Parts: sequence; structure tokens; C-alpha cells
Amino acid sequence: MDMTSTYLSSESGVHCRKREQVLDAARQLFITHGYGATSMDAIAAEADVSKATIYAHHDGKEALFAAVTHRECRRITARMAIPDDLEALALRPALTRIARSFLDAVFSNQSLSLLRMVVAESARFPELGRIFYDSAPGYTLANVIAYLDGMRALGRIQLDDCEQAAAQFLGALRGDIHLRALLGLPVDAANFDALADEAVATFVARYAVAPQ
Amino acid sequence: MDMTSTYLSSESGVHCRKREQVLDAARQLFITHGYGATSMDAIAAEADVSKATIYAHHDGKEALFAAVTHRECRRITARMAIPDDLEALALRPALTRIARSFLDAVFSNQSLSLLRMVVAESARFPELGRIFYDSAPGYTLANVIAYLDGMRALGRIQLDDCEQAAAQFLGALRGDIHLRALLGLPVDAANFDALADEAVATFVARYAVAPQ
DNA sequence: GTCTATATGAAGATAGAC
DNA sequence: GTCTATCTTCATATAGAC
Repeated sequence: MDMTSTYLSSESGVHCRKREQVLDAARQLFITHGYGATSMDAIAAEADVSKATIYAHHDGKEALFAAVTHRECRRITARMAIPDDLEALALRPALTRIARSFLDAVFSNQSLSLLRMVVAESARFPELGRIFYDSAPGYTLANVIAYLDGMRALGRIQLDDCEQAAAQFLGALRGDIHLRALLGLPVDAANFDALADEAVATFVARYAVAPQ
Repeated sequence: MDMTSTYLSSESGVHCRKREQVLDAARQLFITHGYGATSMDAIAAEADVSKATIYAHHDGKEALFAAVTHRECRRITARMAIPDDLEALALRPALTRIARSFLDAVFSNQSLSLLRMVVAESARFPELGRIFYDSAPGYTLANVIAYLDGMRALGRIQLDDCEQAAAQFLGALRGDIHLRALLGLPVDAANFDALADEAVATFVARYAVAPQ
């Protein structure tokens, strides 16, 4: 099945209230219970709509799932933009701002739920992993790489491979608790500031040209 | 359902050839297609056994899944032990050895498949996330923390929080590609050595007492 | 313990009226 | 476009013979 074309053909339809109801209900149920454990009956009930209405708007369960995921990826991408006034800041506060917004975004319930869903179903929908990666983690990584490129051009950091350093920095931020959160284990958000400071301090120790 | 007790009650039975066949077949199918997409019929066919035989050994599909997951977690734990002669090495080569074995273990198809499966089903089986975490990532983290504690006692590194530093180190190793691999995107294992070297270099730059 | 055959129920999808 | 009612398929689980 070509999910993209299926999705786009649905999207090209006129705006419709029930269509949104269905997408919202499906989103909530897919995210909460996963693809396999969510029935079309449950979605219809949650959306306060008949099953036939769902099938009038979507070609089937898989297409509905694809539409929900695409929409959710777009929403997340919209929240992940890095501000462009970072170059005015010194290295350390700029990295700290990146780190904190990264942690907030990555550990939001929205991001975690979507990531769980995509990981779970990426075997069934192979292109889903790519779409999600490009929408969220890949997009953020590209932003950080661009920032590091700028800092290197300004001579404030010294490194060969900005992509490697950016991946290392974001990985250090995720640390162990990203995995914990993904597995549904408790994560204490109160430590995020300290986590960010530690990751920034490590980055500075390795790559900064002058003591910051 | 109490998965642990269910599992243990099954385990206490006598060894049985068909029982192993069932577990092996279920393991392969669950890992390949996920819980929801794997039918008991398929498991029976793969194990060359009748469905009734499966139900003679396991209380149902959920119990079978629990048994498979527990067994797989135990197998992974057994491969994750860190050698205890690390203290004889200097900091940098010791960390490099830890890093490489970590990357090999974490990016093995076995680990990735199991992690995907657990992430997918941790909503349905809440205790599964805890069991998996303790068996693999938590176990490895504890080993690294123990090593860092030893290095700190020897005065070779300087840091307040070994747990934080260990999580940061392992996170930096995972970088972005662990997520990529989890989403089914291609990962180039040829870069693992360079990845390990970079993460070690960063750790040394931040925490080592004397230049290594 | 193991099999064949079957009961039971759930879920995806559709027909046809309005 | 939307609904009610239904069709069809398939998966879990079990009954009963050997």
C-alpha cells in the first residue's frame, strides 16, 4: 500500500467536521492502545460516528492510521523549530537553551506516545519510520548541526564532524531516561535542568575553543 | 494477569521438547511480526505442533508472550556482562572496550527486535517495560556505574555523580542511530569504532583527571 | 500429551435506506 | 454524507478421541 498517496487523496477532500472527529478519536485510541488493540468500532464510538462514516472518509484501518500519523508528525515538526537568534548568545547559554527545549519536546507525552506507536508499527508500515524520523528527531538534529556549523565558522568551537558532535550531544541529553520513558517507566522531569547543564558542560569541555 | 507467576508456573514444569519448539517458534514470529499480528495458528504451524498442544503448555496467548519475553530478557542479560579485568587497563582503552561491546550488543538484531516488541506491547503488559529495562539497559548501566565508581576511587576521574556520567556516556554512544535503528532505518555498523572513539574522547575531555 | 475438529466471539468492511 | 444492520473472515480457545 502506498500510504502517502492514500493520505494525500484523503487530505484533498473538503474540510469536514466529522472527518476531524474521526481523526481526533483515532489519534487518541491509537496512541493509548496501539494499532492492533484499537478497533474501528471503538474509534466510531469515541468519535460519536458510525463505522460507515469512517469508511466514507478513509480507505480502511491502515489508511486511517497513516493519516493520523502523518498529521501528528506535522504537528510535532511545527513545535520543534529552533529560534534563529541563537548566534547572538554565547556558546554555553545557547546550547543550554537548545538542550532544554529538546528535553521538553522529546519527553512530552505527545512525542513519547507517537514514538511508541511508530516503533510498534514500523514493521507493519515500513515508510512510517522514515517519515517520523525526518519529521522529529532528524529535523531537530539538522537544526543543531546547522547551529554548530555556524559556531565553527565563527571559530568558537573546534571539531571535524558537526553531525557526529550534534548526535553525540543529543544522545547525551537523552541519556538513559529516554529509553526508560519509552518503556513506560517513571521519569523525573525535575532533573531536566541539571541534565541539560551536564550535557552542555561536557560538550564545552570537549569542543569549545576558549573557556566559556 | 500476573505475568511473573504465570511464567514461573509454566517454567516449573518438566523439560519437554515440544515446549521448546513452541517457545522458539513463538519467539521468532512475535519478534518478526509483533504480538497482534502473530496468530496461535501461525505459531502452531511454525512449531509443527497442534494448537491444543500450545494450550496444554501455556495458559493462553498472553502467557505465551510473557514466557517468550522473559526468556529473551534472560538471554540478553547473560550476554551483557562486563569483564572484570577492566581496572587493569588505562581509562581510555577500558572505556573503548566498554563502548564497543555496548554498541555490538545494543545494535544486534536480537536486542533491537526485542526492544521494538517490548516498546510495542508495554502498554498491554505494563510490567514488561520494567523487566526488559532491568535485564538489559539497566543492567548495563549498573555495570558502567560500578566501573566509574572504581575509577573515581582510584582517583583517575573526577565527578560528582557516576550515574549521571554513565547515562551520558551511554547516551552519547547511542547518539542518533539507535533511534534510527529502532525505527527500521539503515544504520552503518562500519562507523561503530569511530563512534566509540569519539564518545570516549568526549568522556575523557570532561572527566579524566590527567591527560590519558 | 497430542491430535482433529469445532465452538465462540471479535473485528474489518459493506449494502442499502434516508 | 450519514446511518443501521449485516456479511465475512479469522483468531482465540476448547471438546473429545487416541
